[in-house]
Amino acid sequence: MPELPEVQTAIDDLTEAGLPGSRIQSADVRRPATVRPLSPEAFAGQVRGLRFGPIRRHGKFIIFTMSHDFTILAHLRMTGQFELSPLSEGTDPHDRLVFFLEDDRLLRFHDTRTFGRLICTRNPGEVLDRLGPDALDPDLTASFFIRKMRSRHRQIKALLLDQGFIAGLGNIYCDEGLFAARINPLRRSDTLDEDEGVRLFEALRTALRTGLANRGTSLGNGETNYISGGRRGENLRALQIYGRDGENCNRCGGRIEKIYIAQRGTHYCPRCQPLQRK
DNA sequence: AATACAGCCTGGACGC
DNA sequence: TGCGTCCAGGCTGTAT
Repeated sequence: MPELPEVQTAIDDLTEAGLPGSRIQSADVRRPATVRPLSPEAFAGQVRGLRFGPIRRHGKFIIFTMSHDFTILAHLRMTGQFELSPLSEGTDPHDRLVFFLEDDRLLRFHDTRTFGRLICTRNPGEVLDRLGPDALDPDLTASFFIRKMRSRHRQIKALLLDQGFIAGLGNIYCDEGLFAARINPLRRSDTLDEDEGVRLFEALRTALRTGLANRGTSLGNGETNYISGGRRGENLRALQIYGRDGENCNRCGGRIEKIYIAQRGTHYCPRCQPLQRK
């Protein structure tokens, strides 16, 4: 599932493949829900003739800077993928939206589970202003993170998943960061001390940077698996805790447990991440 | 304010 | 092999 590292990998791949500079000849919206609340016709009409500029990111949103002051925001949600391919390659039944580019290429939005969304707007702030700072924003500091965290009274895992708090973290990198910082995911955010706050902040950023260096995490082999630029992410082997319930902890040898927090599977080591501080 | 939960989806894993 | 059931989860909307 795409989180910050996977989204950034997708952006890097599209940029490297030379999407910026290409112009949209037409768009074929094959699943109306993908562009809601616009109708497929309205969306296609808005994007026709627009040229792609630089591609940026905030949290898990891909921000396509377009000509004529337009922005296309894309959210991959669970299974969304962009693929840039020659016109001759054709399309796939799971392509929910296909951009026909003037250079005889296709930009295909492939999304098996259909949760992904594209928004074409002149006012991207309407969507992006609801997000907290990006988790890898160079201006984001540990002290800001800790202050904000302590001002809330929530289970720390639930708070980290809240995109209005910090944008970009999802289930995998949250669990990895909490494990590396040795913090129990059920801890209330206002009970973490300064040292724990710094540890968590650094651990989360390290988990994200490692994921990015490995081109993201691909979990399985199937249709719903994360792929970018035709390649799997290699971060699975770096995971210490996510998906390893029932296995032995690499740090202490204890059994890794799985619980549910905020309706998400949460993996942790009870010995390394005790709820009560020693 | 925080929490819970349904809903959106469908491939894949699993049990029988 | 095939069928049924459950699970995965980012995010929104609604209820408590």
